[in-house]
Amino acid sequence: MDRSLALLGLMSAGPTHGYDLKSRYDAIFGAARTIAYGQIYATLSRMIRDGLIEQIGQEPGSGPDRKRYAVTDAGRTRLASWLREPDTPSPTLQSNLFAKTILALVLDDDADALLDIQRHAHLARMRELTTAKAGAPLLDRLAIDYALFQIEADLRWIDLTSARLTDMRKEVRRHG
Amino acid sequence: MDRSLALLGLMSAGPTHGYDLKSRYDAIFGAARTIAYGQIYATLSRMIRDGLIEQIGQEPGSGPDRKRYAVTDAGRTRLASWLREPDTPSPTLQSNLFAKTILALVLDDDADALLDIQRHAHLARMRELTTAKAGAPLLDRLAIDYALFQIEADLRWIDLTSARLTDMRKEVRRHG
DNA sequence: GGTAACTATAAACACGGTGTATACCCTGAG
DNA sequence: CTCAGGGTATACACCGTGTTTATAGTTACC
Repeated sequence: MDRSLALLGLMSAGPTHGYDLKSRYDAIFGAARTIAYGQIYATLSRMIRDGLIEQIGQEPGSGPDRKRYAVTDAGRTRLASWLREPDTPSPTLQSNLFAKTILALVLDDDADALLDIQRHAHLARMRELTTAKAGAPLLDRLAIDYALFQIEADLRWIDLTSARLTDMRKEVRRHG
Repeated sequence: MDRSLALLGLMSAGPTHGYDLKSRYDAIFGAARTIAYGQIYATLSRMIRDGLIEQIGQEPGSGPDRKRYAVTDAGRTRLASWLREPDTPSPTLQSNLFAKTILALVLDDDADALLDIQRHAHLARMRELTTAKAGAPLLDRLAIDYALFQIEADLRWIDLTSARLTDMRKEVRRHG
Protein backbone atom coordinates (compact mmCIF):
# COMPACT_ATOMS: atom_id res chain seq x y z
CA MET A 1 0.00 0.00 0.00
CA ASP A 2 0.98 3.55 -0.67
CA ARG A 3 1.56 5.47 2.53
CA SER A 4 2.76 8.68 0.91
CA LEU A 5 -0.52 10.53 1.27
CA ALA A 6 -0.74 9.58 4.94
CA LEU A 7 2.75 11.01 5.43
CA LEU A 8 1.87 14.11 3.47
CA GLY A 9 -1.14 14.48 5.73
CA LEU A 10 0.96 14.26 8.87
CA MET A 11 3.36 16.84 7.50
CA SER A 12 0.57 19.22 6.70
CA ALA A 13 -0.01 19.52 10.45
CA GLY A 14 3.31 21.37 10.59
CA PRO A 15 6.89 21.10 9.28
CA THR A 16 8.97 18.14 10.41
CA HIS A 17 12.04 16.15 9.60
CA GLY A 18 12.08 12.51 8.61
CA TYR A 19 13.10 10.98 11.90
CA ASP A 20 10.29 12.72 13.74
CA LEU A 21 7.82 11.90 11.03
CA LYS A 22 8.43 8.21 11.64
CA SER A 23 7.53 8.54 15.31
CA ARG A 24 4.45 10.54 14.50
CA TYR A 25 3.35 7.98 11.96
CA ASP A 26 3.88 5.08 14.34
CA ALA A 27 2.04 6.84 17.15
CA ILE A 28 -1.05 7.25 15.01
CA PHE A 29 -1.00 4.49 12.41
CA GLY A 30 1.54 2.12 13.86
CA ALA A 31 -0.95 -0.19 15.55
CA ALA A 32 -1.19 -2.34 12.45
CA ARG A 33 2.37 -1.94 11.27
CA THR A 34 5.15 0.53 11.93
CA ILE A 35 6.83 2.28 9.05
CA ALA A 36 10.54 1.87 8.26
CA TYR A 37 12.92 4.83 8.20
CA GLY A 38 13.96 3.83 4.73
CA GLN A 39 10.43 4.24 3.50
CA ILE A 40 10.15 7.65 5.14
CA TYR A 41 13.22 9.07 3.44
CA ALA A 42 12.49 7.40 0.11
CA THR A 43 8.99 8.85 0.17
CA LEU A 44 10.23 12.27 1.23
CA SER A 45 12.65 12.45 -1.68
CA ARG A 46 9.88 11.48 -4.11
CA MET A 47 7.56 14.10 -2.71
CA ILE A 48 10.28 16.70 -3.14
CA ARG A 49 10.78 15.57 -6.70
CA ASP A 50 7.04 15.97 -7.28
CA GLY A 51 6.91 19.36 -5.65
CA LEU A 52 4.55 18.28 -2.86
CA ILE A 53 6.95 19.32 -0.11
CA GLU A 54 10.08 21.46 0.13
CA GLN A 55 12.99 21.79 2.49
CA ILE A 56 12.65 24.90 4.62
CA GLY A 57 15.74 24.65 6.73
CA GLN A 58 18.40 22.60 8.37
CA GLU A 59 18.85 22.54 12.12
CA PRO A 60 21.17 20.79 14.54
CA GLY A 61 19.61 18.23 16.86
CA SER A 62 21.17 15.39 18.74
CA GLY A 63 22.82 13.78 15.75
CA PRO A 64 23.33 14.83 12.14
CA ASP A 65 21.51 17.99 11.10
CA ARG A 66 17.75 17.74 10.79
CA LYS A 67 16.22 18.77 7.50
CA ARG A 68 12.88 20.40 7.97
CA TYR A 69 10.29 19.97 5.27
CA ALA A 70 7.02 21.79 4.70
CA VAL A 71 4.08 20.98 2.47
CA THR A 72 3.81 23.17 -0.63
CA ASP A 73 0.61 24.56 -2.10
CA ALA A 74 0.65 21.76 -4.64
CA GLY A 75 0.98 19.32 -1.77
CA ARG A 76 -1.94 20.81 0.09
CA THR A 77 -4.08 20.69 -3.04
CA ARG A 78 -3.14 17.08 -3.58
CA LEU A 79 -3.90 16.16 -0.01
CA ALA A 80 -7.23 17.94 -0.01
CA SER A 81 -8.37 16.17 -3.15
CA TRP A 82 -7.29 12.82 -1.76
CA LEU A 83 -9.26 13.40 1.42
CA ARG A 84 -12.28 14.53 -0.53
CA GLU A 85 -12.22 11.63 -2.99
CA PRO A 86 -14.07 8.48 -1.87
CA ASP A 87 -12.38 5.11 -2.43
CA THR A 88 -13.96 2.46 -4.56
CA PRO A 89 -12.97 -0.85 -3.05
CA SER A 90 -11.91 -2.97 -6.00
CA PRO A 91 -13.72 -6.29 -5.90
CA THR A 92 -11.54 -9.35 -5.30
CA LEU A 93 -8.26 -7.58 -5.91
CA GLN A 94 -7.90 -6.81 -2.25
CA SER A 95 -7.93 -10.39 -1.13
CA ASN A 96 -6.59 -13.60 -2.54
CA LEU A 97 -9.42 -15.64 -1.15
CA PHE A 98 -11.55 -15.30 -4.24
CA ALA A 99 -8.68 -16.20 -6.55
CA LYS A 100 -7.68 -19.17 -4.43
CA THR A 101 -11.19 -20.52 -4.35
CA ILE A 102 -11.71 -20.27 -8.09
CA LEU A 103 -8.32 -21.81 -8.74
CA ALA A 104 -9.01 -24.68 -6.40
CA LEU A 105 -12.12 -25.38 -8.45
CA VAL A 106 -10.33 -25.07 -11.78
CA LEU A 107 -7.52 -27.34 -10.62
CA ASP A 108 -9.98 -29.76 -9.09
CA ASP A 109 -8.30 -29.17 -5.76
CA ASP A 110 -10.18 -29.30 -2.48
CA ALA A 111 -12.01 -25.99 -2.38
CA ASP A 112 -14.04 -26.95 0.69
CA ALA A 113 -10.87 -27.55 2.65
CA LEU A 114 -9.43 -24.24 1.55
CA LEU A 115 -12.51 -22.34 2.64
CA ASP A 116 -12.55 -24.20 5.90
CA ILE A 117 -8.92 -23.39 6.65
CA GLN A 118 -9.59 -19.74 5.95
CA ARG A 119 -12.70 -19.78 8.10
CA HIS A 120 -10.81 -21.17 11.06
CA ALA A 121 -7.92 -18.76 10.60
CA HIS A 122 -10.41 -15.90 10.54
CA LEU A 123 -12.20 -17.09 13.65
CA ALA A 124 -8.90 -17.40 15.48
CA ARG A 125 -7.92 -13.94 14.35
CA MET A 126 -11.23 -12.54 15.54
CA ARG A 127 -10.63 -13.92 18.99
CA GLU A 128 -7.14 -12.42 19.01
CA LEU A 129 -8.39 -9.03 17.92
CA THR A 130 -11.27 -9.06 20.37
CA THR A 131 -8.84 -9.74 23.19
CA ALA A 132 -6.47 -7.03 22.00
CA LYS A 133 -9.33 -4.59 21.76
CA ALA A 134 -10.09 -4.74 25.46
CA GLY A 135 -7.30 -2.63 26.87
CA ALA A 136 -6.56 -0.59 23.76
CA PRO A 137 -6.91 3.18 23.32
CA LEU A 138 -9.76 4.47 21.18
CA LEU A 139 -7.78 4.89 17.97
CA ASP A 140 -6.46 1.35 18.13
CA ARG A 141 -9.92 0.07 18.95
CA LEU A 142 -11.23 1.64 15.78
CA ALA A 143 -8.47 0.06 13.74
CA ILE A 144 -9.35 -3.27 15.29
CA ASP A 145 -13.03 -2.77 14.59
CA TYR A 146 -12.17 -2.10 10.99
CA ALA A 147 -10.35 -5.40 10.81
CA LEU A 148 -13.14 -7.24 12.60
CA PHE A 149 -15.78 -5.99 10.20
CA GLN A 150 -13.67 -7.00 7.21
CA ILE A 151 -13.16 -10.45 8.63
CA GLU A 152 -16.86 -10.85 9.29
CA ALA A 153 -17.51 -9.91 5.68
CA ASP A 154 -15.04 -12.55 4.55
CA LEU A 155 -16.76 -15.11 6.74
CA ARG A 156 -20.13 -14.32 5.22
CA TRP A 157 -18.68 -14.78 1.77
CA ILE A 158 -17.06 -18.02 2.79
CA ASP A 159 -20.37 -19.40 4.03
CA LEU A 160 -22.19 -18.29 0.92
CA THR A 161 -19.53 -19.78 -1.30
CA SER A 162 -19.29 -23.10 0.53
CA ALA A 163 -22.98 -23.52 -0.04
CA ARG A 164 -22.57 -22.90 -3.75
CA LEU A 165 -19.52 -25.01 -4.46
CA THR A 166 -21.36 -27.71 -6.39
CA ASP A 167 -22.92 -25.20 -8.75
CA MET A 168 -19.58 -23.50 -9.16
CA ARG A 169 -17.82 -26.65 -10.14
CA LYS A 170 -20.18 -26.97 -13.10
CA GLU A 171 -19.65 -23.36 -14.07
CA VAL A 172 -15.88 -23.68 -13.95
CA ARG A 173 -15.95 -26.77 -16.17
CA ARG A 174 -17.59 -24.71 -18.89
CA HIS A 175 -14.71 -22.24 -18.83
CA GLY A 176 -12.16 -25.02 -19.34
CA MET B 1 -1.79 -6.72 -5.90
CA ASP B 2 0.37 -9.60 -6.93
CA ARG B 3 -1.28 -11.70 -9.60
CA SER B 4 1.65 -14.04 -10.19
CA LEU B 5 0.25 -16.90 -8.12
CA ALA B 6 -3.09 -16.66 -9.91
CA LEU B 7 -1.24 -16.93 -13.22
CA LEU B 8 0.84 -19.81 -11.95
CA GLY B 9 -2.39 -21.50 -10.93
CA LEU B 10 -3.88 -21.10 -14.37
CA MET B 11 -0.76 -22.50 -15.96
CA SER B 12 -0.79 -25.51 -13.70
CA ALA B 13 -4.00 -26.56 -15.47
CA GLY B 14 -1.83 -27.20 -18.54
CA PRO B 15 0.96 -25.59 -20.59
CA THR B 16 0.20 -22.32 -22.37
CA HIS B 17 1.81 -19.34 -23.98
CA GLY B 18 1.48 -15.78 -22.76
CA TYR B 19 -1.10 -14.54 -25.21
CA ASP B 20 -3.47 -17.36 -24.38
CA LEU B 21 -2.83 -16.98 -20.67
CA LYS B 22 -4.17 -13.46 -20.85
CA SER B 23 -7.46 -14.65 -22.33
CA ARG B 24 -7.75 -17.40 -19.76
CA TYR B 25 -7.10 -14.97 -16.94
CA ASP B 26 -9.65 -12.48 -18.24
CA ALA B 27 -12.26 -15.18 -18.71
CA ILE B 28 -12.01 -16.23 -15.09
CA PHE B 29 -10.80 -13.21 -13.12
CA GLY B 30 -11.41 -10.42 -15.58
CA ALA B 31 -14.77 -9.37 -14.16
CA ALA B 32 -13.10 -6.95 -11.78
CA ARG B 33 -10.20 -5.96 -14.00
CA THR B 34 -8.53 -7.45 -17.03
CA ILE B 35 -4.81 -8.04 -17.00
CA ALA B 36 -2.40 -6.32 -19.41
CA TYR B 37 -0.22 -8.29 -21.82
CA GLY B 38 2.78 -6.48 -20.46
CA GLN B 39 2.11 -7.82 -17.01
CA ILE B 40 1.73 -11.33 -18.35
CA TYR B 41 5.10 -11.38 -20.05
CA ALA B 42 6.86 -9.55 -17.23
CA THR B 43 5.48 -12.06 -14.75
CA LEU B 44 6.36 -15.02 -16.98
CA SER B 45 9.98 -13.93 -17.23
CA ARG B 46 10.18 -13.56 -13.45
CA MET B 47 8.69 -16.98 -12.89
CA ILE B 48 11.24 -18.43 -15.29
CA ARG B 49 14.01 -16.66 -13.40
CA ASP B 50 12.67 -18.15 -10.16
CA GLY B 51 12.36 -21.62 -11.62
CA LEU B 52 8.59 -21.82 -11.17
CA ILE B 53 7.95 -22.43 -14.86
CA GLU B 54 10.03 -23.44 -17.87
CA GLN B 55 9.73 -23.16 -21.62
CA ILE B 56 8.82 -26.49 -23.14
CA GLY B 57 8.63 -25.59 -26.79
CA GLN B 58 8.07 -23.04 -29.48
CA GLU B 59 5.29 -23.41 -32.01
CA PRO B 60 4.01 -21.39 -34.94
CA GLY B 61 0.55 -19.88 -34.57
CA SER B 62 -1.04 -17.01 -36.39
CA GLY B 63 1.69 -14.49 -35.63
CA PRO B 64 5.17 -14.74 -34.14
CA ASP B 65 6.04 -18.12 -32.69
CA ARG B 66 4.29 -19.11 -29.49
CA LYS B 67 6.45 -20.07 -26.56
CA ARG B 68 4.86 -22.75 -24.47
CA TYR B 69 5.56 -22.79 -20.76
CA ALA B 70 4.91 -25.48 -18.15
CA VAL B 71 4.93 -25.33 -14.37
CA THR B 72 7.97 -26.96 -12.76
CA ASP B 73 7.93 -29.07 -9.61
CA ALA B 74 9.10 -26.06 -7.66
CA GLY B 75 6.22 -24.13 -9.15
CA ARG B 76 3.69 -26.77 -8.17
CA THR B 77 5.06 -26.83 -4.64
CA ARG B 78 4.84 -23.08 -4.41
CA LEU B 79 1.31 -23.03 -5.71
CA ALA B 80 0.17 -25.77 -3.35
CA SER B 81 1.54 -23.98 -0.31
CA TRP B 82 -0.07 -20.73 -1.39
CA LEU B 83 -3.43 -22.42 -1.74
CA ARG B 84 -3.04 -24.10 1.60
CA GLU B 85 -1.95 -20.99 3.49
CA PRO B 86 -4.78 -18.80 4.86
CA ASP B 87 -4.52 -15.03 4.43
CA THR B 88 -4.45 -12.68 7.38
CA PRO B 89 -6.19 -9.52 6.27
CA SER B 90 -3.97 -6.70 7.48
CA PRO B 91 -6.05 -4.18 9.41
CA THR B 92 -6.40 -0.75 7.83
CA LEU B 93 -3.64 -1.22 5.31
CA GLN B 94 -6.09 -2.43 2.74
CA SER B 95 -8.19 0.67 2.71
CA ASN B 96 -7.43 4.33 3.01
CA LEU B 97 -10.63 5.11 4.79
CA PHE B 98 -9.15 4.65 8.23
CA ALA B 99 -6.13 6.80 7.40
CA LYS B 100 -8.26 9.51 5.88
CA THR B 101 -10.55 9.65 8.85
CA ILE B 102 -7.74 9.89 11.37
CA LEU B 103 -5.98 12.52 9.30
CA ALA B 104 -9.13 14.56 8.98
CA LEU B 105 -9.31 14.60 12.76
CA VAL B 106 -5.65 15.45 13.21
CA LEU B 107 -5.86 18.25 10.67
CA ASP B 108 -9.12 19.46 12.15
CA ASP B 109 -10.72 18.89 8.77
CA ASP B 110 -14.33 17.85 8.41
CA ALA B 111 -14.28 14.16 9.28
CA ASP B 112 -18.07 13.89 9.28
CA ALA B 113 -18.21 15.13 5.72
CA LEU B 114 -15.54 12.67 4.65
CA LEU B 115 -17.37 9.74 6.18
CA ASP B 116 -20.59 10.92 4.63
CA ILE B 117 -19.08 11.17 1.17
CA GLN B 118 -17.70 7.68 1.51
CA ARG B 119 -21.02 6.38 2.76
CA HIS B 120 -22.85 7.75 -0.23
CA ALA B 121 -20.25 6.50 -2.67
CA HIS B 122 -20.55 3.07 -1.13
CA LEU B 123 -24.33 3.08 -1.28
CA ALA B 124 -24.22 4.12 -4.94
CA ARG B 125 -21.71 1.39 -5.65
CA MET B 126 -23.90 -1.16 -3.92
CA ARG B 127 -26.80 -0.26 -6.16
CA GLU B 128 -24.55 -0.55 -9.21
CA LEU B 129 -23.25 -3.93 -8.16
CA THR B 130 -26.68 -5.23 -7.27
CA THR B 131 -27.91 -4.28 -10.72
CA ALA B 132 -24.88 -5.86 -12.39
CA LYS B 133 -25.37 -9.01 -10.37
CA ALA B 134 -28.78 -9.73 -11.88
CA GLY B 135 -27.78 -11.02 -15.30
CA ALA B 136 -24.28 -12.17 -14.42
CA PRO B 137 -22.91 -15.73 -14.53
CA LEU B 138 -22.25 -17.48 -11.24
CA LEU B 139 -18.54 -16.71 -11.02
CA ASP B 140 -19.13 -13.01 -11.58
CA ARG B 141 -21.95 -13.06 -9.07
CA LEU B 142 -19.58 -14.42 -6.45
CA ALA B 143 -17.06 -11.72 -7.21
CA ILE B 144 -19.80 -9.16 -6.84
CA ASP B 145 -20.97 -10.69 -3.57
CA TYR B 146 -17.44 -10.44 -2.29
CA ALA B 147 -17.41 -6.74 -3.09
CA LEU B 148 -20.85 -6.22 -1.58
CA PHE B 149 -19.87 -7.81 1.70
CA GLN B 150 -16.74 -5.72 1.90
CA ILE B 151 -18.70 -2.56 1.26
CA GLU B 152 -21.25 -3.47 3.90
CA ALA B 153 -18.41 -3.96 6.35
CA ASP B 154 -17.07 -0.53 5.47
CA LEU B 155 -20.51 0.95 6.01
CA ARG B 156 -20.77 -0.58 9.44
CA TRP B 157 -17.42 0.88 10.36
CA ILE B 158 -18.44 4.26 9.00
CA ASP B 159 -21.55 4.28 11.17
CA LEU B 160 -19.65 3.19 14.24
CA THR B 161 -17.00 5.80 13.64
CA SER B 162 -19.40 8.67 12.94
CA ALA B 163 -20.96 7.97 16.30
CA ARG B 164 -17.59 8.17 18.00
CA LEU B 165 -16.14 11.22 16.33
CA THR B 166 -16.43 13.48 19.36
CA ASP B 167 -14.54 11.04 21.54
CA MET B 168 -11.95 10.58 18.83
CA ARG B 169 -11.29 14.26 18.53
CA LYS B 170 -10.25 14.31 22.16
CA GLU B 171 -8.03 11.28 21.69
CA VAL B 172 -6.30 12.76 18.69
CA ARG B 173 -5.56 16.00 20.53
CA ARG B 174 -3.59 14.02 23.09
CA HIS B 175 -1.35 12.63 20.34
CA GLY B 176 -0.57 16.12 19.05
C1' DG C 1 -0.44 -5.24 -53.08
C1' DG C 2 -1.35 -2.23 -49.42
C1' DT C 3 -3.43 -1.47 -45.12
C1' DA C 4 -6.06 -2.64 -41.13
C1' DA C 5 -6.76 -5.83 -37.44
C1' DC C 6 -5.35 -9.50 -34.87
C1' DT C 7 -1.66 -12.58 -32.90
C1' DA C 8 2.52 -12.72 -30.16
C1' DT C 9 6.47 -11.13 -27.48
C1' DA C 10 9.87 -8.10 -25.14
C1' DA C 11 12.20 -4.42 -23.13
C1' DA C 12 12.44 0.12 -20.94
C1' DC C 13 10.54 2.42 -17.47
C1' DA C 14 8.00 4.09 -13.19
C1' DC C 15 6.56 3.40 -8.54
C1' DG C 16 6.68 1.93 -3.93
C1' DG C 17 9.14 -0.45 -0.33
C1' DT C 18 13.40 -2.88 1.95
C1' DG C 19 17.99 -3.30 3.62
C1' DT C 20 22.04 -1.48 4.63
C1' DA C 21 25.54 2.00 5.10
C1' DT C 22 26.98 6.20 7.10
C1' DA C 23 27.75 9.81 10.39
C1' DC C 24 26.98 12.44 14.34
C1' DC C 25 25.99 13.02 19.28
C1' DC C 26 25.60 11.71 24.15
C1' DT C 27 26.24 8.84 28.16
C1' DG C 28 28.54 6.11 31.31
C1' DA C 29 31.96 2.39 32.56
C1' DG C 30 36.69 1.71 33.24
C1' DC D 1 39.91 10.84 29.60
C1' DT D 2 38.55 7.78 26.37
C1' DC D 3 36.17 4.88 24.09
C1' DA D 4 32.20 1.65 23.44
C1' DG D 5 27.35 1.49 22.91
C1' DG D 6 23.04 3.30 21.86
C1' DG D 7 20.05 6.74 20.20
C1' DT D 8 19.53 10.41 16.46
C1' DA D 9 19.43 11.42 11.59
C1' DT D 10 19.86 10.70 6.63
C1' DA D 11 20.87 8.52 2.04
C1' DC D 12 21.33 5.16 -1.42
C1' DA D 13 21.37 0.87 -3.86
C1' DC D 14 18.37 -2.52 -4.78
C1' DC D 15 14.11 -5.44 -5.56
C1' DG D 16 9.38 -6.61 -6.89
C1' DT D 17 5.31 -5.43 -9.36
C1' DG D 18 2.91 -3.23 -12.99
C1' DT D 19 2.63 0.11 -17.23
C1' DT D 20 3.96 1.82 -21.72
C1' DT D 21 5.50 1.32 -25.84
C1' DA D 22 7.96 -0.94 -29.54
C1' DT D 23 8.36 -4.70 -32.69
C1' DA D 24 7.13 -8.36 -35.82
C1' DG D 25 4.50 -11.85 -38.04
C1' DT D 26 -0.04 -13.40 -39.92
C1' DT D 27 -4.65 -13.00 -41.91
C1' DA D 28 -8.24 -10.85 -44.46
C1' DC D 29 -10.20 -7.73 -47.36
C1' DC D 30 -10.74 -3.93 -50.62
